[in-house]
Amino acid sequence: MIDKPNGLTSPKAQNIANEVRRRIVERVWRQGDRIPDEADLAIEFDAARATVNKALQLLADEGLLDRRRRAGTRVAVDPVRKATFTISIVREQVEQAGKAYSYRVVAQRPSPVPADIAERLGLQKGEVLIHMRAIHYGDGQPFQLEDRWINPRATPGLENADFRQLNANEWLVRNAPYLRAELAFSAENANRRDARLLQTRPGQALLILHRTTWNNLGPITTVRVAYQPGHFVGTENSQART
Amino acid sequence: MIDKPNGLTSPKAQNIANEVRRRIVERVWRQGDRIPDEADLAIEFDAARATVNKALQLLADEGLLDRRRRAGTRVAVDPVRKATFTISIVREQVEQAGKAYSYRVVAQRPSPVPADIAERLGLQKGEVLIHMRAIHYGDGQPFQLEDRWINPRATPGLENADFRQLNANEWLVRNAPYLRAELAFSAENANRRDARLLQTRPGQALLILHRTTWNNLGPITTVRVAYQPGHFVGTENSQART
DNA sequence: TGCAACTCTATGTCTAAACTTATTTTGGTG
DNA sequence: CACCAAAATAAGTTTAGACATAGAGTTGCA
Repeated sequence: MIDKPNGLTSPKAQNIANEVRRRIVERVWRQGDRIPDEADLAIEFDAARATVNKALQLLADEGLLDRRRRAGTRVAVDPVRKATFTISIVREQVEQAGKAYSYRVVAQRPSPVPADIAERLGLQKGEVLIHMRAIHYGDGQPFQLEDRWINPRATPGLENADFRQLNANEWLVRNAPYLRAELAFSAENANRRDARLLQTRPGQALLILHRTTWNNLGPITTVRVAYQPGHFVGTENSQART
Repeated sequence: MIDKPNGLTSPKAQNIANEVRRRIVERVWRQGDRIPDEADLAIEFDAARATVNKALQLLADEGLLDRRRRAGTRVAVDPVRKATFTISIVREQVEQAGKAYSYRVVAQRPSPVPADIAERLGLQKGEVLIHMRAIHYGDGQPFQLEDRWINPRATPGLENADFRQLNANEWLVRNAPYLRAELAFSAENANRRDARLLQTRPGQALLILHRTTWNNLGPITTVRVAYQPGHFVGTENSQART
């Protein structure tokens, strides 16, 4: 049936998901069509309904299927697909590219937040946060520039951290797990400071990543990351887990 | 225990996941710690092991937990968190912003692929694909500019589509579901054509989205989307499904 | 000491059965 | 015909139990 001919048996739910995906892509089931219900598919694939449910949930999460109680499962008309991408630590990114990582703190001091940052964090303007700017290098070349505001009230233990030793990104990742995060990409022309720190020219288009995180105590940190010119941030659309 | 005090009962697996998340964020369980095994948690939360498994899988997918057979479940040391973002149709994006959508095809013709595009698609250089350029408007203002190559050999039915009526994005989404996609963001300085079509000045930093999709027949399409200056593409880190 | 073979354990997966819940369908009633 | 109540249905969730499997830990032998 849908078993691999060789002995390579992957999980049954995966097989079912793959077969359903195949039928959609090869247009056996077309956009908007209602597909057989879980009970019928369970019979067809000789599986328990729970297993079919798992497979279809997976495809619904990918955006390929629309499922509604009582109404059944349909092939999504506008497959709003989800792309997942992974936020790892800068050092790992640099090292994975086979380069030697280094790090330099350009500035770090308590400072009242400007209005735009305060609004993004949901804090009062003028509240004092820790402001820092740092550059991450790969083989001595600037890799990214970060401009970060940290809320000490959400990060107990911060006072003991020395960001000249360990970088803020890494300290936060290790010590301040978050409940919620917001990410956004944009593009900006390098200003004079960006250009100097990234060793490029003013006006150069830079890919900017904005990230803000919260935990139970409030906003933890917000950061503007400017990548070196020409940098790509990539994703692959998830084919679920292994 | 972990039930909501009011009648608001959310699924049990969700409750467990939330409670585990809370313990991690509030550092009851710290990075690297081994947490109790599924059987013990099942007893603590008065649930079946399968339910606990579901909850922990969820958190492992988020990157908060590391799980290995026999070795148990640990709080991830470097929480490689995953951010999910949604690829919807341009028209929907524009309309959701409360603007009137319109669309203009600037050019469309069969054309031999240049080397870089051919490589990205895994095709021979010089193979003939359909090349098109179009602008999407919101309330008459340029919203994004797309430069697209379509592989007719992976898109049966394409010959009957009139992209002056229906836009390519939408036709492809509706008629050519894909198995695999690659996405990447970058930033570029607007060239003369970008600037003219987006009604901005050359050199302006533009956020660029590259997307390539494949189905069982091969590469379907690759597109370079240039957003209007100042545009943000945002995501939220998933708190799982509703 | 080094290592191969074995054991044991926590997670991974599946099943059958039950119950819950959102929605649609149906059918009756004024 | 409009409206509401009841029945039916398909997905959503949970459970107990079973077996599979990776891989950490242990043992015993050379």
